Amino acid sequence: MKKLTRRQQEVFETIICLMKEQEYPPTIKELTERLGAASRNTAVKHLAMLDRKGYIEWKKNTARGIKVLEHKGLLDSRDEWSLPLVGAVTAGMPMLAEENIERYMPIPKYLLQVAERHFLLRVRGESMCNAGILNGDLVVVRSQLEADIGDIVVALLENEATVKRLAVKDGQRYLKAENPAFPDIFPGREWSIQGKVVALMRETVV
Amino acid sequence: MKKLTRRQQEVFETIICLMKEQEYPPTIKELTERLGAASRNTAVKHLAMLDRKGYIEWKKNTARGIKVLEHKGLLDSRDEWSLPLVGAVTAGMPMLAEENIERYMPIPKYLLQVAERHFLLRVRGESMCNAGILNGDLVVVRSQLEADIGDIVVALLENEATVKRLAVKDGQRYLKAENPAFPDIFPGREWSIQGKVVALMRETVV
DNA sequence: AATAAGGGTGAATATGATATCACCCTTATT
DNA sequence: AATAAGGGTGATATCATATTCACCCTTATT
Repeated sequence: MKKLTRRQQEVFETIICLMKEQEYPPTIKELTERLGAASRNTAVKHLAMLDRKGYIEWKKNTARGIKVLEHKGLLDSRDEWSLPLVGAVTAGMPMLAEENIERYMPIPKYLLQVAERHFLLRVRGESMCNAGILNGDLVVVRSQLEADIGDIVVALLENEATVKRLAVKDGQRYLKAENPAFPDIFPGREWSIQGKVVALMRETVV
Repeated sequence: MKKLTRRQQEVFETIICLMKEQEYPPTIKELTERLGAASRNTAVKHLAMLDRKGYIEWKKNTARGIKVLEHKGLLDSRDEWSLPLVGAVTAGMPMLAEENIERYMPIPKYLLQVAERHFLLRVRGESMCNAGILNGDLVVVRSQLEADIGDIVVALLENEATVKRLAVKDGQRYLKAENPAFPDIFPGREWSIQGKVVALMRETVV
C-alpha cells in the first residue's frame, strides 16, 4: 500500500475519528469543517487521494459514501463475531434454543475461523485449573458431537454440562479432570459430547 | 423497551442488514426500495416510530442519519477497543513507541473498562501455568508502574519483559513464578513494573 | 357507527451534499 | 527557469436526500 504523507495520514485518522463519534462516515462538509479547511474541495481532493492509495473506498454521488478499508488493525470494525452465551445447558436437542441464550457477546474474529456452530459457556469450578481454565473463565465452544482424545470438551451428563478433557483408559473413553482434587468421570448410561473448547477469555476482577 | 409490531421488526432488521452490507446506514430512499414500498413516506414513518420506541436514533435533515441502538447484542459494532500488541518490550521510556507495536487487535469492551493505558502481550513460557496463564496466551495489561502484592504483573528486568506474580518475603518484593519448575526472581539492580495483567485470551490451535 | 392506530401512496418542496471549475501558494525535482 | 505535486480557496451548478401535506385502506377498539 502506498505511503501517506503526514497530512494525508491526519485526514485519514480524522475520518476514522468522525466515524467512531457518529457511527457513520462523515459528509464532505463535516470532514472539511473538522479539518479546519475553508473549502470543501480540500476534503474532496484528499478523499480522492485516499481512495487512489487504497485506504478508503469512496462512492461517488453518495452522501457519506466513505468506506474505510482495513489498515493494519487500526480500524477494528467487523473484526468480531456475535456468539450466544449459553446459560443452562440442557439435554433436549436444541441446545441453542431461545430460552438457553442469556445474551450475545462479541468475540474477536482471530479467536475462531467461522462463527457457525460456536457458542460461549461460563466455566464454574476449579476442576480444569491445571489446563489453564479457571473458575469464571469464558470458553468458546465449537458445537460438535464427536471429539478426539485429548480435546477439551463440553460434555452433558444427566442434564448437567461439564468441561473436561476427553481421555481413554482400557479402551473406554472418560472425562478427565485437570485437577487432582477432582475425580475423573467415567460416564454411565447417558452422556454426550456437545462441543470442543477452542478459545478462552478471562476477565480479571480489578 | 416498547415492543415492535411484526412489520416494524422487519423494517428494523432491514436497516441492520443494509448497514452490514454497505458499512454505513441506508438513506430513506434506499430503505424504501429495500422494503419494497412505493412511497418514501412509508420508510419515514417507520423510522419515526423506531426512533420513538428507542430502537434507533434518527437525526433530522441528515443523510443516512440513522444510528442503531444496542439491542440484546444483535448489533455487535463498537463493542471493542483497539489495543496495541507489543512485540519487544524495551526499557527506554516509551514502551509503546511505534517500533514496539506489532499491530493493533480488537478486544471486547467487557474485558476492560477503558482502553487508555492498556496494551497486549503474548506470553512465552510455562512459568505461570499454575495461575492459568499458558504459553502463547495473549494477556491484556494495564500500564502502571506500581502494583499490589498478589497482582500478576509485567516486569522489566535487564531489557526483558516477564509475567509474574508480585509477592513479598522478609519485607522484600519479588517476582513469583506460578510453576514450581521455575525459580522465583529476586530482582537485583534495575527492574520495574510495567503493568498489571487484567485479562487474558487464548486461541486453541484446532 | 365512530374512532384510533398501523400501514401505505404520490407529489411538491426545501435543503443538504456532491462535483467541478479556475486559480493560488509552497516546496521539491529536473 | 521550468515543472510537477501536495495542499489550499471560493463559487456555482447539479444532484441526492429529506420533509411534509393530503389522502387512502384495513383492522381493532370503544
